[in-house]
Amino acid sequence: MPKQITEMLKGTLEGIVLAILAGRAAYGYEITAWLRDQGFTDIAEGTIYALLVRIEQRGLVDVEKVPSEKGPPRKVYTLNAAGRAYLDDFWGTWSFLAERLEQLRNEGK
Amino acid sequence: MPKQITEMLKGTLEGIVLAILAGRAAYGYEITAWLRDQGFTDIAEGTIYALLVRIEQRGLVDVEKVPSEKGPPRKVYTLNAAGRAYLDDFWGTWSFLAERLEQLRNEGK
DNA sequence: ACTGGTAGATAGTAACGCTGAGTACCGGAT
DNA sequence: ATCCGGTACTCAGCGTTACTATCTACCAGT
Repeated sequence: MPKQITEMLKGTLEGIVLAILAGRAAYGYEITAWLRDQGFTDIAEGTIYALLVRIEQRGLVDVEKVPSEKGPPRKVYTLNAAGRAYLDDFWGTWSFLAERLEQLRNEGK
Repeated sequence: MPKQITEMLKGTLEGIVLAILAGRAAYGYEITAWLRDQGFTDIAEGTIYALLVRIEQRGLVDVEKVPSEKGPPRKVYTLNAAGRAYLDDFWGTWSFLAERLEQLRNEGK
């Protein structure tokens, strides 16, 4: 039985990462660690890096390479104007979905 | 730009349909119409029928063919015990995700 | 020299929703 | 009688996304 969270993350994981970047600039490894901390234990590192590449190519974030003291250089991502607009859309879509779901759950008692 | 809702529905649409069936037995065409009524205007008919085939093959629902007065016979789906258990899991996963998202949204103010 | 933590990249796979087309049944309008 | 629209379901092919697994690279401590 495949984990339900895997499919549920499709589309929302992107919003989650953008929401994180809305609060502060961050790099991949850091984001992965933070997500694990929050209970998203199954999220693979590769998933985050691939996602970051995608949102960069869509022009939702700006990137800066910053040397690290303990390892290869970090790619620090910052949400730009297009990213903020996209995040607003995301919250709108999410609200719509969450409201319908909550309604369904209450109907089912 | 592909609609965000399309990706976000992955995983959740299944839960939505199971939640509908938890309230009452229903058939595909009826479910599609209900979803459109609720604002899910972009959900294709084919998507629902494919989803119903999947949950039937996983043994989450029981099926009965019922003749219709105005068209081909309906396939009426009923949630069974396995389906109810799976739906419980779904709500658990959904709650986890919704809580994290709500927290992120509040942090972003 | 080796291990472990830090940091990122990538090829291949599976799941899911969408598109677009098709089949079939029925009633009313032309 | 014929056509059209509403009902009801099916199917092949596609694009997007997350997962798996593996790889490279840098540095500190043992």
